[in-house]
Amino acid sequence: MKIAAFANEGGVGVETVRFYQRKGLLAVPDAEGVRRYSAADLRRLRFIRKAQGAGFTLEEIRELLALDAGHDHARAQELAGARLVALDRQIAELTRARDALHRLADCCARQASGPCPIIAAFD
Amino acid sequence: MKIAAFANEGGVGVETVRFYQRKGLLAVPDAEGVRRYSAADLRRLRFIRKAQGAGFTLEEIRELLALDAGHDHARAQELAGARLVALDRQIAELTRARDALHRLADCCARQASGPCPIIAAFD
DNA sequence: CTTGACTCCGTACCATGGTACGGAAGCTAT
DNA sequence: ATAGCTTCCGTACCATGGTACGGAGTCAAG
Repeated sequence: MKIAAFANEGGVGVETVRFYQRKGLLAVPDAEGVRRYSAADLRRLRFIRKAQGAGFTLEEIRELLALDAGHDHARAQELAGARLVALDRQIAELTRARDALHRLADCCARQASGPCPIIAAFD
Repeated sequence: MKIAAFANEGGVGVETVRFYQRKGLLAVPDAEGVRRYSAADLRRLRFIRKAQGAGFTLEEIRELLALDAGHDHARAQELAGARLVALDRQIAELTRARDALHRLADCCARQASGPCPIIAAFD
């Protein structure tokens, strides 16, 4: 698997793969000439995307990946726990935001005319 | 209320207030010399922070604020609806991420030693 | 054995959302 | 009226997470 296919399977662009390599998130396969990427590389790339979805920064993901190879369970739990707390808070906040947007949509749907109190909908 | 108190009440820094002014999110109170900020300004500033929490970009917030003064309910509903869909998707994704992190924390808590399959915890 | 597609590599550039700096001018208390 | 804190204003800088570009090398098919 060369870089184009690899990037495509991972749902990113070629430049992004190189970017992750520069940042130390992905290893550069050692080979002279054109590099080949393995299924393990792909799992790693997909993990990066999922961890990003969980709100980890690339820096934190770099640490998680290093931890994955090692045995530092305490540190892994620490990172996971911190993110878990942040995630719960974020989910709660987004849920509140969704409610506010519902109020906004409702108010706009009911009133055919007149000003729309968008700011008030967020109180 | 001068800018320092204003920023403080809004939970941002003075520089951030100026930044929002440059971006057209906050009006620059017209006065010679030192500007004063009103309660309405403060509601606006707080709205900006809440809307940011809802995932709107500053550009979108600028539009929402413009809409608040006007009567374009269709556009307001459109923006709210789009964000609502994105929000629901995001909440679902974060919830999945939380589950993955729970698995990770569990696995690390149970096994006192050995490698920690962090990548697998996200599958 | 050349053409064309892909790769490698370094470097530059981009958007977003700020944060910092430095000089001039304004207020306020002593 | 002068020291000392804010404010004003422009401009520069920052981190994050990419994206683009140009030139040289690699490789497979015709």
